[in-house]
Amino acid sequence: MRKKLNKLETKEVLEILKNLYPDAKSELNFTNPFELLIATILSAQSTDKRVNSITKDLFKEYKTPKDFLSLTTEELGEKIRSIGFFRNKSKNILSTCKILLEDYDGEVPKTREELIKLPGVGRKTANVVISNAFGKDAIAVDTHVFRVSNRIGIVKAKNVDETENQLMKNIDKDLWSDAHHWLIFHGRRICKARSPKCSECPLTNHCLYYKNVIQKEG
DNA sequence: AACTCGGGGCA
DNA sequence: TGCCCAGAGTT
Repeated sequence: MRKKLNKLETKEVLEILKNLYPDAKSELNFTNPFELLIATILSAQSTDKRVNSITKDLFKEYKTPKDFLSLTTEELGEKIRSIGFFRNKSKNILSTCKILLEDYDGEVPKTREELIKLPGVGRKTANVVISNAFGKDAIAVDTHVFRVSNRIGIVKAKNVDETENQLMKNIDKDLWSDAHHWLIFHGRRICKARSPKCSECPLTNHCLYYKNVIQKEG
């Protein structure tokens, strides 16, 4: 079995991805922690584009947990219907707003332990909020980051926790946020879950997936 | 670990 | 039509 790439090799791989996606960044560029939290809850199993299509109007009218709590789950649900899972998300968002208002004086908590207890907030969403609003001290691992990191060998992990730990260990902290976005862009554009475009990928020489699956098929 | 929630975009 | 989507919660 091939071992995962070391820190220097990982750095080289990330440099290649950086050049491939020079302007990789999230379209969910909210600086307000509350807006970022809500937008990130909404983004689960959806896309940034869809979330952005509704948050602009939503945040114009509803800016605080208290504002959101003036809505019923049915009313909020109608406003976010187009992104999918709208009943769950509406219910979770209002429950989260209630907790923010009652337990955190309307503010967004800054630790993962607190964030992850909020309804609709899992490890990934908590890390997005931390890494984009609170000190950047986290790498958010979504399905793309997990899949791409393992395929190209910068981690060898069987779950999200291991992926997160190995990435943080092998990547300099000042690159965490950028690396997150490079990996996601690569996952969406080339290193797709099914039918990856390996012929367009500059990392096939590093790639365990290419070595073990694609080449054997060919 | 497997299952459910889901409407909309796109081929 | 069928496939897919920057996850989370429950069992």
